[in-house]
Amino acid sequence: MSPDSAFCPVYASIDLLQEKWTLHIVRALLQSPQGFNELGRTIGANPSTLAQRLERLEEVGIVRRTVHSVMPPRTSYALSPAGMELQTVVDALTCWATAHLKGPDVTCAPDSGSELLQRAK
Amino acid sequence: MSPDSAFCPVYASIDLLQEKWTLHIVRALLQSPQGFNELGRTIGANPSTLAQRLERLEEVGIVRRTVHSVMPPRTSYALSPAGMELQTVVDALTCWATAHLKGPDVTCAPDSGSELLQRAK
DNA sequence: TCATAGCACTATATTTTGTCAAGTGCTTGA
DNA sequence: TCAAGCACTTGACAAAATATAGTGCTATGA
Repeated sequence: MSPDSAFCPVYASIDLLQEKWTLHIVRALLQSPQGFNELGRTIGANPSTLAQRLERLEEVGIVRRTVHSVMPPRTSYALSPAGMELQTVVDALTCWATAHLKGPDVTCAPDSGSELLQRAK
Repeated sequence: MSPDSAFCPVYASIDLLQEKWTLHIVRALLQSPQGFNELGRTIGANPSTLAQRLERLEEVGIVRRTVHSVMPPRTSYALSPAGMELQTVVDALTCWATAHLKGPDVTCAPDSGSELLQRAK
């Protein structure tokens, strides 16, 4: 029917978001913009990978990097409008996770989408 | 405030779903149950990794494995009810992907959640 | 005043993950 | 009868992620 090599945006988006730390980054930035080290601490990622991911996410237009000052280094990473729209994905995930990976009594109102951001070491 | 080692189900679910092929598997099985090789061909995964993922997904109760016959081997993989509920996540992703990774005119009705399943080699 | 801690990263080496190719034992369709 | 398919496994290899250390600089606090 359709040509075998058809480009599927959903397949592509999965390939993008399944890279390690990517979804964690999005979720963290959905809460608030952050600096590099701060973000690393929030999600628990190592600097090398974090740098790669942020570069990629900036390329595809999900993340926006703002340099406030070069020498006392001060940079902040925030989501672009397109990145913000991933809120719906994170919300759905949050809903599913609280329902299936924990106590079964959470009702999952589709409003905030983020109360917890701790990681389990 | 909260203890540092608090378990966060959302963090855990991201860690689960970011493993390579996992979301592809879920998306494929959301369309229809499939056999092992069939599934591998659908998403483009290699058998070794596919086997690992399916084992893991069965453990956590997302996928259900049914053996129809042992010796002409015939097995099928399907989503459990919990796995089915990931439809919302895939829908959100589909919506975002069609809006941001392709033509910008798709309106994204939250009904089917899956029209395309081709992969781009 | 002066060491200390923090910032945004990078470099290198090592470990962890994922992939490729081949092979298993059996059956069904040509 | 014989190639092709099924559900996987194994083992060697490549790619990705990690830890650790270090860069050059400054603002803070003792």
